[in-house]
Amino acid sequence: MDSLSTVDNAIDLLFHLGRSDQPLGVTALARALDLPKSSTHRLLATLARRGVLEQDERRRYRPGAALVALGLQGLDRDPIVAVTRPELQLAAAELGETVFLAGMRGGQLVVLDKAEGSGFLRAAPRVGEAVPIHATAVGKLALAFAPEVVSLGGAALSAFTPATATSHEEIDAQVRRAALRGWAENRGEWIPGMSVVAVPILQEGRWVGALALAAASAGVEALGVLAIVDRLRAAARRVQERLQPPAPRRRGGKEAA
Amino acid sequence: MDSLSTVDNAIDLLFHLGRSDQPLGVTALARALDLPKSSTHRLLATLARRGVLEQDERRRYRPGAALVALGLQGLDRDPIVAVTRPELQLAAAELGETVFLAGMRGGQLVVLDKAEGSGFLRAAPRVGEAVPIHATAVGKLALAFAPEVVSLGGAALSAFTPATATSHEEIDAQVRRAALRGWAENRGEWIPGMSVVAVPILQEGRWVGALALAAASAGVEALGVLAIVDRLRAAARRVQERLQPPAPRRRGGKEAA
DNA sequence: GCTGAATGTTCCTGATAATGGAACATAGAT
DNA sequence: ATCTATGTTCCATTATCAGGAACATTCAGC
Repeated sequence: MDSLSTVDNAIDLLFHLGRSDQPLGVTALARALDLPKSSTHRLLATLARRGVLEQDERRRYRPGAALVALGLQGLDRDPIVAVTRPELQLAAAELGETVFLAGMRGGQLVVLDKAEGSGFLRAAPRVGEAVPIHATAVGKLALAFAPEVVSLGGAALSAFTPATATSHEEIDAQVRRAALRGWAENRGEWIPGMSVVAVPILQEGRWVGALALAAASAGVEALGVLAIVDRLRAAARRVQERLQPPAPRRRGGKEAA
Repeated sequence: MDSLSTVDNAIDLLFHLGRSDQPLGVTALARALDLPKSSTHRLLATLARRGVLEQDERRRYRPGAALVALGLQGLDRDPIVAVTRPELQLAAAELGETVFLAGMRGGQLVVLDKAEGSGFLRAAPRVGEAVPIHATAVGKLALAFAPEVVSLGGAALSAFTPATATSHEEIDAQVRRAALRGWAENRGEWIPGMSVVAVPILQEGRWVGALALAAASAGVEALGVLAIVDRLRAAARRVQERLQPPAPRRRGGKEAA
């Protein structure tokens, strides 16, 4: 059960650079991760040689083209993302607001893909970003439809906005309502002024993700919550149909170099 | 100047999984990369523990959420991508065809970002994908405006389609024309039936990338090449304006853990 | 339900390959 | 022009990883 420390350190470096909004130098990274400068330099050089990182003219490091390519290849490999993408784009174009797909990955609820709306004022979630469970529409859906894979984690629930429900009772009630109605909403509970409406995507009765529309609260009112639910449900239904084969059988055929 | 072999192997693994269109098991990967099964397993386990890879129900490995997140964070970090994105989306929405941004990264000409068109038939380049220099509009622009960073690499030029120009003389002529006119086109030279029109993005007179519209050849005719050039130029000009500060100064402020 | 052939996982030892301190080089600032 | 902070290289020391082999698990065929 032991990890390779070298690889672990490399991953730490990538995460750190991913979080930072500016390129960082060897010394800064070494200090941040508490590694010797020479080791850090060697790791960075190895990653840079493969294009995973790049150096700017000041020799500082930032994420490279190869890393971007790997990530996006990974995205397309995800069957639910591949199947959902056209539906996202259609729904976003029709409704004019941002529509996104979320699911559980690595124990976190993350944005898997999105299609942005056309308005000047529009929600722009980050693909790959983790979102809180208790303060989002998709989180409540997850709690309602897949309680076995999500949990609020006992700890205190942060109040992102005045509208955030932070007591377990309150959230329980919302989750029960979501289970009953088959959709959930979030009215400025995470980000002030942003409302979200979400519907589940089920595969053989199991929750595999959620489709959601995110917009300024006024935008959601303008469209009408029920109209949004209807439109998202139509998309979710089509996704579910194309998701039919639950366990993609593998026939013969070896993988060669 | 030596690399860390462990990290190198990890990267190889990621690339291999990124290329494969299906999840792969330990044995298959070990065979493909010619590594012992146990070492491969250790690498995979390390990567999986960090969420860079994920295992499906059959225990096979595929790219994970963390990898996707890292890649997309990287994308947004790229100043030119961040500045160009809204312009891509606007232009794509207005023209109804796919508009993308390309630039040199790691010695290759790659698609940095895109906004897809709305048509049923539309070009869908892969972000992160490398494109050939001699058979694309953006490649010819690169040769015209940044000859110092691109090269055709002496070797024989592959003929992707009957329309591909494979002699250096032919391409030179096209490049000169591109330099003169300030835009380039590609009429089915790479992918049959696909035409592309591209304009350069310059920063202080230096070529930093290209904006291009890609569509079925008929789609390009319908819009009119010159109309496309005009529209792309307008976008490129706005990008250039917002790109002004060439060397983003760094003030004080340390990076904490 | 059992047998057999895959595959995935763990264990362990030797040797390699990574570590990290320190010296050297380079570029920016005062 | 000097100083200081940062990036890069060197090298001995040893911790860490490689890889063979045993073990566990899953699946297919009988």
